[in-house]
Amino acid sequence: MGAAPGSGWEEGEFEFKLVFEEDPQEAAGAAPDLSSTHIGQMITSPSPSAGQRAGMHSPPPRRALVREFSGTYESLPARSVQVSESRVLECPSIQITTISPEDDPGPPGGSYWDTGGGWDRERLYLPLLDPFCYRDGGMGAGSLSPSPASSPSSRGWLSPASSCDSLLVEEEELNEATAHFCLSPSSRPTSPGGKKRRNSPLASPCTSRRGSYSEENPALLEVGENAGQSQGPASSCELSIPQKARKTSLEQVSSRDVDSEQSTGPLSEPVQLRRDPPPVGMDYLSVPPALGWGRTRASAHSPIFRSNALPPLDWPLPCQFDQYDLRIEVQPRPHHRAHYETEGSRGAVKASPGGHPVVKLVGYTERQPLSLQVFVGTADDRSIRPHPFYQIHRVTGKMVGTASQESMQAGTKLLDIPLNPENNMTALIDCAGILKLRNSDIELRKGETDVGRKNTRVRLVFRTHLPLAPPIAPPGRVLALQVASLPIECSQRSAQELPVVESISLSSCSVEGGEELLVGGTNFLPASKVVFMERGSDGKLQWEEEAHVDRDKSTECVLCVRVPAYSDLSVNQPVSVCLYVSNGKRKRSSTHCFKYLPIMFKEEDPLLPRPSLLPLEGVTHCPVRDRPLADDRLALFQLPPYPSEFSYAPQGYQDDFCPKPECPEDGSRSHGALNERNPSFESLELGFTELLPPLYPPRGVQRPSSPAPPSPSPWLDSPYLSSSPSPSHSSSLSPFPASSPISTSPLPPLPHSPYPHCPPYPQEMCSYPPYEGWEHQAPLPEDTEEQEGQLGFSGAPPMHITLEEVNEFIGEDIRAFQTGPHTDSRPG
DNA sequence: TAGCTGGAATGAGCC
DNA sequence: GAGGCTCATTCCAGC
Repeated sequence: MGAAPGSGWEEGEFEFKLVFEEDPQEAAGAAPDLSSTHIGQMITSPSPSAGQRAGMHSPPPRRALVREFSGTYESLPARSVQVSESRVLECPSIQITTISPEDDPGPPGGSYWDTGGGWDRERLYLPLLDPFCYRDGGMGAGSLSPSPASSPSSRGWLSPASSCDSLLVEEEELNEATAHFCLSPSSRPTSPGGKKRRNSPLASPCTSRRGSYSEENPALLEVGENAGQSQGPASSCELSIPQKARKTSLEQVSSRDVDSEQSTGPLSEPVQLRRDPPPVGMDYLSVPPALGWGRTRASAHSPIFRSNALPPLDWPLPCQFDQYDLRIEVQPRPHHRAHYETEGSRGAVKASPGGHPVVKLVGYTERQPLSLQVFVGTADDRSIRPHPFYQIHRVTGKMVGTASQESMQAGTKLLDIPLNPENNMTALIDCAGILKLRNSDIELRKGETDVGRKNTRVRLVFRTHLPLAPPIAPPGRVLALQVASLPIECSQRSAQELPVVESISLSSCSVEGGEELLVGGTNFLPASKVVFMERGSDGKLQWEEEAHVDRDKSTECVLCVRVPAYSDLSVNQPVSVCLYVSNGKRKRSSTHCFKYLPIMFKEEDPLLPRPSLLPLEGVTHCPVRDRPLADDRLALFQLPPYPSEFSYAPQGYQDDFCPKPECPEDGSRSHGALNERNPSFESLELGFTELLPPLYPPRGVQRPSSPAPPSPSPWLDSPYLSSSPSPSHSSSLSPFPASSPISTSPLPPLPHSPYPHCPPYPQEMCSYPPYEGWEHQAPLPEDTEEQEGQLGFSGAPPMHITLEEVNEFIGEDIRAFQTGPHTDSRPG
């Protein structure tokens, strides 16, 4: 037992097995109960003693009975583990134990163990207390505020955050958790003294001059106190027993997901504590497994969940459902300098016209206040998820008029802000700052795949949970809506130096080029270049061409360029490329989509955009709903106006040009944000309508081109049944229980798509009425760095493709395959 | 006095 | 390997 000096500890790795390997007798002697111990509780429940350091408040698990091990671990009293010659850590001991429903009586009347045919052995039930505070595992569970300005506040509204539900984790994840427990004391390499290589996950083991809050504030490690405060009413925490266990089969459950799941819904009824015996053992009504991470996810998940099984934070959710509509009335500024733990607060995120962002829930007529959750999400091309390097920060002070409550959910800090009917369900977000976590800390996290360097763009994500009542949904259901802001640049320097493209006057033109294109934005220099480029499906640069800039017509806010001709004039399909503004090496704007049209289309389709100059002023419309086709197309060509730096319309700027599912009704839409607008039941048929057929028939717009013949098993035919989970959230996206036919059935091979970023969407998967023509979502480049802030799922609905186009693509691909392995439909 | 804000120093890593 | 540059992080000062 014990780690050899430097074996792991020095490199930020402390293997779980090192903790487990111990004297079985010792473990046995300390084992109080093998059958019913909920290790998670034992992991996180110990009250931290004063002076305990981050991650040391709760002992990591150890293997209890090696010789009798049969998938069983048990929480054991803390013990000392020598991790080096000079360091001895007090680590917890846990025992993973298989608990059958017979072993555990469950809650009163409890059916929460009932996951449909018995729950999966080999799994652990953990309480919701999250060991990954700030995601670096250094902080203890619970939801205590690392913010120096934070303080508990009363909660007069319903908040789903931070309940004390149980967790279901894999052993592997437990290992990870344990590793984090043990890692935390040394996981504070700092900069500038201890920077890591850009491509190395290992940070220098230097010590911060000031440390971090997680180190300096042992109170932050206290468990449960704030969690109890912040949780919704009548959470299972009061029972101190696992409320539920999400049964999964093929998947794992990530900490984020798990924790989200623990969140209690806004319902306060005691019935919420109990789980209705799920007929198929499902907590989620309709959740398609994720597409490949890094790909655009097809659509938001169903926003309706059980009240005790709210969606994880990394699940895409619509911002509108039925009459309910969560919208950002006032967008935050595109730049906010986040503060480090070592700094004082840099204040709340502000809105560009002054003031602060405003979020409103439309369509809610009940008198019961709700809670609006705010967290910091990513702003890259992938679906929005909690940003690993940033956390929301509760700002307090005399200038802050909005009450808020901090909580933790799967390592992500949330702010709960009341949505009161008295305020017309409008919340002024004047209490939300952004905290920057040190890259080295986060990158040390096991399983963290993102790199912090230059990953400085975030979004504010707002989420609320509405209790639904029949006939909208069965009792006990909660509607989860989410809306994300436009990207916010959080670095100090970038906003001052990097060019920002806010609008372009043209989204497409003939492959011959030559059209005049106005690029609006900020930080343009006389030497700024506009570069068109194309990347292949492998992410490699295939073509790059610099556009000629008319300096006479260009200003610091507008670049007037000529669209260069495409490399291949004989293409017979639209070609999506990217353009960006470069102020020099490493000073590039985010990329924006541009489409080259085949010559054959140039004069055939009257609906095709005219390549004449369009004014930069305008409103970006939602291309997916209730819009005349021509309007939509025209609307796609432009971005909202931003006449001056950080001065933009309430709707904010659209960082990514490609069409996004913003809403067109008014200018207050948070276009550009990840708004799965108006999914309706149509778009939620990713299982939802299959599971709730008679009572909740699909409604909304009939898909014009997708009659959607009934399929006895549409899921099994769905390309969304990807078996490749997120690399960083390997378990978050397949919450189906073993009893679910989805999870137990072999997944069909994914239909091959000739467009790597445009999976072939079958009829059932078309969320929005597709519009014809070529203005559907363009394929996205692979290169994530280049497409930083580019669309993807976070930026654009990948559903803008008609069935005919899908068939066309597939057909062409098949033909291409038949004629030759590399007979591209786009010669050249 | 605490919090907010802007600027800049520092140092590691990259080119 | 040196030097310049970029970037992340920290510190300082003014309001």
